[in-house]
Formats: sequence, structure tokens, C-alpha cells
Amino acid sequence: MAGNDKLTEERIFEAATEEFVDKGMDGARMQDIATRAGINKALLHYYFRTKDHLFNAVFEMIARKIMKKFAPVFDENLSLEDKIRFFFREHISFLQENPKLPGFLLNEINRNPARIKKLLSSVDFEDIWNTFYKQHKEVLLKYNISKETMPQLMISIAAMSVFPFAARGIIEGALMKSGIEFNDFMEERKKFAADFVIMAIKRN
Amino acid sequence: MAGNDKLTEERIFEAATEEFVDKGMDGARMQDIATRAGINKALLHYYFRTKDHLFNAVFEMIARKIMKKFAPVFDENLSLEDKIRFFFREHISFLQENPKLPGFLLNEINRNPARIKKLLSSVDFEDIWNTFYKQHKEVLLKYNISKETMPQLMISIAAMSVFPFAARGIIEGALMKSGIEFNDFMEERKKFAADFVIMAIKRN
DNA sequence: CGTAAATTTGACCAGCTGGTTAAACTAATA
DNA sequence: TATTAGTTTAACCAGCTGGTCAAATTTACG
Repeated sequence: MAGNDKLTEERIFEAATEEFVDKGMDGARMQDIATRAGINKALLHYYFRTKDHLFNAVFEMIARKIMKKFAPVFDENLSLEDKIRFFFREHISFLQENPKLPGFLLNEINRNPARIKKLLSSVDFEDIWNTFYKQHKEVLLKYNISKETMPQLMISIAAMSVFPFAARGIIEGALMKSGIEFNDFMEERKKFAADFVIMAIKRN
Repeated sequence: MAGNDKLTEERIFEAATEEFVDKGMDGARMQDIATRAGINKALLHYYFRTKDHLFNAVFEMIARKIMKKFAPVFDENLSLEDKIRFFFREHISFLQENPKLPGFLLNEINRNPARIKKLLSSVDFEDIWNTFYKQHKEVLLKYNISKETMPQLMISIAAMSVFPFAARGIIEGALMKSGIEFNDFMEERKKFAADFVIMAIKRN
């Protein structure tokens, strides 16, 4: 075997990731991926038989990467408030480094819901939320959160950090006239979002 | 001229809207649009010269429709709290009737940011927010909102109602194991989101 | 070195896609 | 009825796309 087989496969994988994230499954071209990886199109098919194979490999890798990065948040030994602050700091920082990921994932999920449902079937959200709820049940008594409103809260938290990246095109347009840069806005948002959520769940 | 010219154009427009919203610009096929409209592909090109023409027409129509529907919210003669409740009730109801719109718009905006920036250039967000701020400046004194945090607040509000629809594929998966239906979740969210935002901006 | 297996290539193909064209049809109207 | 402008159609095409194939090259190793 040629000694650079892993190098080639890695180069293909990186090239495919960039093309797919940039242009989506429909928009990406096998030829472009091959060119970007510095190889032949036939060689591309030699490593990943079809476009679907290649796309699925890339998609699952990204999904795993994200889960691996944020599952630990639930286990951190922090107070509820600090956990919320920690999450927004880490999550928004991650998205600042991968700004196109939200749009890519949301689009491909809408385009093919079956794919993600298969992936998610192995994740027990009920359990994650229950664990989280039990960890903080003493504190949550002082807050406005019941077990039933956990999904609403969790999805609100996700929305606060993910949405601005998914809707970046509009938001940049909306901020432009006020002379605000998107990156400054997101930097400010790490604190704003945390304060916002903490305020929202506090009993008055 | 044949008396049904407007009928034909309308049928094309409806068919194109459904196909584009469903499959995106890249995924939609001119033949499918023609078939859905019950006409020939050549006739489709006779009414809208190219796929781009057709897509732009559909996209601008949808964008206008949304703006027209929600600009009035800012002018309603309501208290700040009632305005927030009113917005979430109306906006989520609208999205319940058009659940695929957020995914479609966000994707096409990411795919072609120039398109939306042209559209948005005619909308003076700074002005809208200033007007909104002035309308409620007496009340906002009691809240946590300064002129500078208006964009953060506005985008948070949008995120709360739009994100669940854009991420519906994931959220349905996450809610499934808890036995919650997406529609019930969104119905509950009209109140939750409003309470959440109002709590968040109240001074403690 | 020699040979078998793995890797890489250029040339090729069938099918689909957006778009065109020339001819046929329809309805108003003079 | 004959003319004309607008509408609809079937057949066609060039170019691109994912995918294939046989031959050439490289590498491992006895």
C-alpha cells in the first residue's frame, strides 16, 4: 500500500467537510471535492464509494464532534448560574470558530429528518434532562422551572446561542446600519444571553 | 389572449413556492414545478425566463409577506408586556401554519447572503428599534433594557419563536422520548416564551 | 529482483437538468 | 372569415454530474 493512504483519506475528508458545510449536500460537487483534496475524481470514489457515503461520513463526524464537546457541560461541578454562564461562553466560542455549522446542520436536518432521528435515537434526552434536574433540584425550587418546563428552557438556551449564527445573513444586515460588527455582537452576547436566561428563571 | 393567463401564472407561482420551500433552490427541479402546476416545462420558461427569475420572484414574495405581517406589531397600541405576548402568539401561530418557512429562508440566506442584504437595505432597523424604544421609554426605565441592548433583545425574541421551527427535526427527536408532540410544545411555547422574556427584562 | 496487492490516473458514459425552438393551438377582433 | 397576438406543446440540445473501467504506477515484501 502507498504510505500516504491515511493522508489521502484525511485530505479527502477535510475537503469534503469544507465543501459540504459551504454548499450543502445538493450544492457540493464531487469534482470540486476531488480538486480541493488535490486528487482525481475516480480516486475519490475509490475511497468513498458514493456521494452519499461520503456525506454521511462527514455528517456523522460533525454530529459526534458537537455532542462530545457539550455533553460534559451537564457534568461540570458548578452552580446552576455558573453552568449557564459556562455554557454560553463555551458554546458561542465554539460557534465563532465554526460559524457555518448551524446553517449546515439545520438545513440538512430539514432536508432529511430521518438521518438525524437515527443519530438522536441513541441519545436519551429525557435522561440528560432528568440528571440535570436532579443535580440542581434544590436550586431549581427557588427558580421558575418544573420538570415539565425543562424542554422549553433547554431549547430556549440553545436558541439564544445558535440562532444568531443560523440567521447571520439577516442579523448582519440588521446590525449594519447601527454600525455594530457581528463578532462584537456575539462577544457581547456571551454575557447578555447568560444574564437574560438567569433573570428569566428567577422567581420575582 | 387565453382567458386563463392569470390562472396559469398563479398555478406556477404556487407550485414553485411549494417546491422551493420544500427542496430549496438547488434541490427543486423545473420539471417538478411544471408537473405540479399541470403544465409543460417550456411554458414554465415562457412565464419565468429562468429558474433564477422564478426563484427570486418566489423569495421576494415570501419576504414581503412576512414583513407585511409583522411590521404592524410595532405600531399596536399595547403595553410592552402585552406587545410581547401579542407577538409570540401571532408569530408562532403564523409559523405553525408555515412550518417550513424558517428552514427555507435561513438556508437560502446562508447560501446567498447578497440576496437578503439587498432586500434588507430598504428596511431601517435602527429606525424601527428607535421608534419601539421611544414608544416604551417610560416603561423601559423600569426594565433592564438600554438603547444599546435593543438588538440583543430583539434577536433573542426572534430566536425564541423561530429556532424551534428551524431545528424541528432535532427537537421532535428530543421531545419524542418524553412523549411530547411538537405542536403541543409550540402551543405551550406561546405563553412560555412571553413569560420568559418579560421575566428576563424585569429589574429585580 | 520479482510479483502481488494497493493506489492513482485519464478517458469514458448514461442520465438528468436547465433551457431552446419551431410549430400548433386558442381567442379576440376587424 | 382572415388576421393577429398571445398561449401551449413536443421534440430537442449542450453541458454537467455522479459514477465506472481498464490500464498504469507505486509500495510492500518474499
